[in-house]
Amino acid sequence: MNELVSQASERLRSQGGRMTSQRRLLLSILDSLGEHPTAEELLLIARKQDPDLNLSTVYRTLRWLEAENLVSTRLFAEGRRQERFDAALPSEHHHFICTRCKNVIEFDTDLLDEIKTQFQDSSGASVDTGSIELYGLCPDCRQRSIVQETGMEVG
Amino acid sequence: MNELVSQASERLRSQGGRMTSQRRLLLSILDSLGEHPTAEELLLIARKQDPDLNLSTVYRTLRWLEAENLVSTRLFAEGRRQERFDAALPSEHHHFICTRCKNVIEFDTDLLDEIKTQFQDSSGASVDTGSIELYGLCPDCRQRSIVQETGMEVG
DNA sequence: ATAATTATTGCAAATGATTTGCAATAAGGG
DNA sequence: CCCTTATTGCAAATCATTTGCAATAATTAT
Repeated sequence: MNELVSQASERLRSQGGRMTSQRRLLLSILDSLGEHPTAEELLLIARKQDPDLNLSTVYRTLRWLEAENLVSTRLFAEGRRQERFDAALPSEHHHFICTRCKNVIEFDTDLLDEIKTQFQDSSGASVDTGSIELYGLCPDCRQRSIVQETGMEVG
Repeated sequence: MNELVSQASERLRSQGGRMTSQRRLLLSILDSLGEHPTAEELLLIARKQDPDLNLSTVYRTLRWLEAENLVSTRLFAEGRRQERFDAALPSEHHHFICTRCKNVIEFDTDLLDEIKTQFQDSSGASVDTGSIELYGLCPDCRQRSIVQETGMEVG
């Protein structure tokens, strides 16, 4: 049994909730998927195993996970207003979004802490969390765009 | 005539567009407003001067400004999926969002450049833009929450 | 095990934010 | 001042997500 499923089971038990087959399926997909699916994408994947699964169930499960802090929700500026769900556990991590192919690369930095401190000190606010989004061309798209524009390979 | 209005007029001229009273009104509000209004909020403000102004016009104007890079669009994670429009010109700036009162404070940092470089070097991607969002309690709400929980004033 | 209790599901209809088609209106050039 | 056509207002459409409700299925007590 994977991390998310057992975490969730525990919480469900403690609050009189029930571990259903739908939840187990969604959780195991979320846990193993190295991506940030939308609710719809998650549904499509899950339906390969449970064709009757409903989109409302997907949303309800994701919202519950969100409330339990087991997934976080992001609205990358993709022109779309669709939410993406990130099952990565508490560790703070950030996202690079390729403006060409929309792929997301996660990254880490310890500089955010400095930024938090900087802002706290200058403003008097208290900062809990923060996130960074970078936009640009991923290595592949960058390569392609250089080849296209110059006919040359990247070194 | 303010900055945004003249910038926009120029662009309109060069592309055969027309400067209408509706656009002029919206632009002047956006230019002077030190906030990040939603389309609806902007409409409400604008209707004080032009009660017949329509929400579609507001959206169409904002989308055009967005395409011209004269405003940027943000989806702060407020539980709401409503867009907020930021007329601040190109200079990169970031946002702190108070999780209690939802107020937004803008801030600046030169550390983002380091983060960009860090990521570019380690990934091979090329980064154009980036934005940071911090969440926490603004000075006022922080003060109130401390008073409420301890009965004590903040030093 | 079995039945009773009630959390959860699937479906359909509702909601909230934004977009679009279209006929009427109004900028701006001639 | 007229003409062309970009832009507007309105209503209806769309997209993403949420909600009400009767049917179903996990758990709990029997």
